[in-house]
Amino acid sequence: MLDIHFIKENPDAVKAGMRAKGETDTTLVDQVLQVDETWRRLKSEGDQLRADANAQAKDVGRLMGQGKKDEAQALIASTGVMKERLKELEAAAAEAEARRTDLLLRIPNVPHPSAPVGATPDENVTVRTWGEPLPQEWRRPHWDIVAEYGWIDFERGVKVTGAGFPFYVGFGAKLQRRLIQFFLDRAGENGYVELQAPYFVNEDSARGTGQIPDKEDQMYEAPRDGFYAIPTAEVPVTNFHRDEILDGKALPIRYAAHTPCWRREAGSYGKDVRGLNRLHQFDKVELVKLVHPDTSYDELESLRRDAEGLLEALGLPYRTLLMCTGDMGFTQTKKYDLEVWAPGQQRWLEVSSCSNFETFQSRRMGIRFRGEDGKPRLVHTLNGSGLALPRVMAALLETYQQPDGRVVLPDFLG
RNA sequence: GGAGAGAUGGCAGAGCGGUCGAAUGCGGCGGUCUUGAAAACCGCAGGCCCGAAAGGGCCCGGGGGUUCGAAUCCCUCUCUCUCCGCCA
Repeated sequence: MLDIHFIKENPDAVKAGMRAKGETDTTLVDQVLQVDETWRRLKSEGDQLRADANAQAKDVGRLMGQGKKDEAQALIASTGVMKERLKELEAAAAEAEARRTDLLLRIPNVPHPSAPVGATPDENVTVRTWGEPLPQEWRRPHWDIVAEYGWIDFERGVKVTGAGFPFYVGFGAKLQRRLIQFFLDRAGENGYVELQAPYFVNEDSARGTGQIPDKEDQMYEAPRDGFYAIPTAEVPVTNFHRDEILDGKALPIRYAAHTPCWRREAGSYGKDVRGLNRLHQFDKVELVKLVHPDTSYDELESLRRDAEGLLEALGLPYRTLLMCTGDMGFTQTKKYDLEVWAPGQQRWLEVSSCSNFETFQSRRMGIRFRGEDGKPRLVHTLNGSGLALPRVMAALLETYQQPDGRVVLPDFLG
């Protein structure tokens, strides 16, 4: 969520940001400013009244102490009247504040100036390509390969749980494990602290990273316990420092975590759900950073480089897209997508998404650091996949298959 | 799952319903002393909100209540700890 003061001082910039993200109705901004005005008025009136009532209550105590019962009695009566009025004011202020928060949560983050303005994915900018996308020729899609060797069992996954919950079998399971290990080791070398995180989070955490309100339909939940199954490690890991004031000298803080991710993928049907392309449960190594505001855009570049380095080490051709404003999502100011080439399908698969949120998440979560002047300031948060496993595995199998049908992987993957 | 105890500032730990945002210790920061450091001594220090400022309001796990007045009393929720049971 944005800072109300920022909105107040830059309403046009906020509206422009909303339009750039494809939000045609910018009246939210006007509404929130209006409600804020109301809240402010009620709040200061209430504070004043409360100050008076507090002063009178103290006088009562003093008078009682001095044995002046009559004077105390008179004050008690008058304070009672004030409290009635105060109750009304407080109720009105609380309502205004709730409405303000509700509106605030529905205003998207403002894109960074370096993000290209655009409405559709066609307007994303390719900022980097690596390797030569292989032609189709004899290459088969990964679902044929894994079926032939029995490395992934989709059918039994359907029986045991449902569509999108595959079993990885034998070498398939081993390969995934080795990739996870490789990703985590590389993250460690790049300065990320490895974290093992809970796979369920509570409502506060889901709200902190912006899954609710709005995207709760994406998550599986355990209502009996008030938990959500994590759709990405971003949620528990970023919330790790929720409601904390960090030592400024500790920044930047970098974490890497491997977790399964669960996504309901409600409403997404079609041909890109074949094989490993889109699952309800998949594994991912996530990179998360909490950084000083001055460095967050440099940190975004290095985050991107860290993710790109993994694909290069695997020898998988990829391209990096700088997302245009219309395609980057509600919470980001700037976002890169890494897409790996899957030659058996002749298409690009998104395997990482690296974003800067500036203070959009940290404001909700109350993650601050003590600045040079000793005052708490909000950190900037970033995250990116490093990387999502199934699609990497798909690209890997399709890329390293041989004309004779065998798959010959780089040595370090065994 | 059953029984009991508890939740106060970075940590530990006080706090008869009235001047308590809160003692004290440790830790932290600044200084004196020292060649430097330690020790000792002196001093400074919570967070949030409104406000240009002055100033004001709120916060003693969350929420609600009693009262002129609540960290202190009541209700409720959550969490933690101890014991028992169960268990990877």
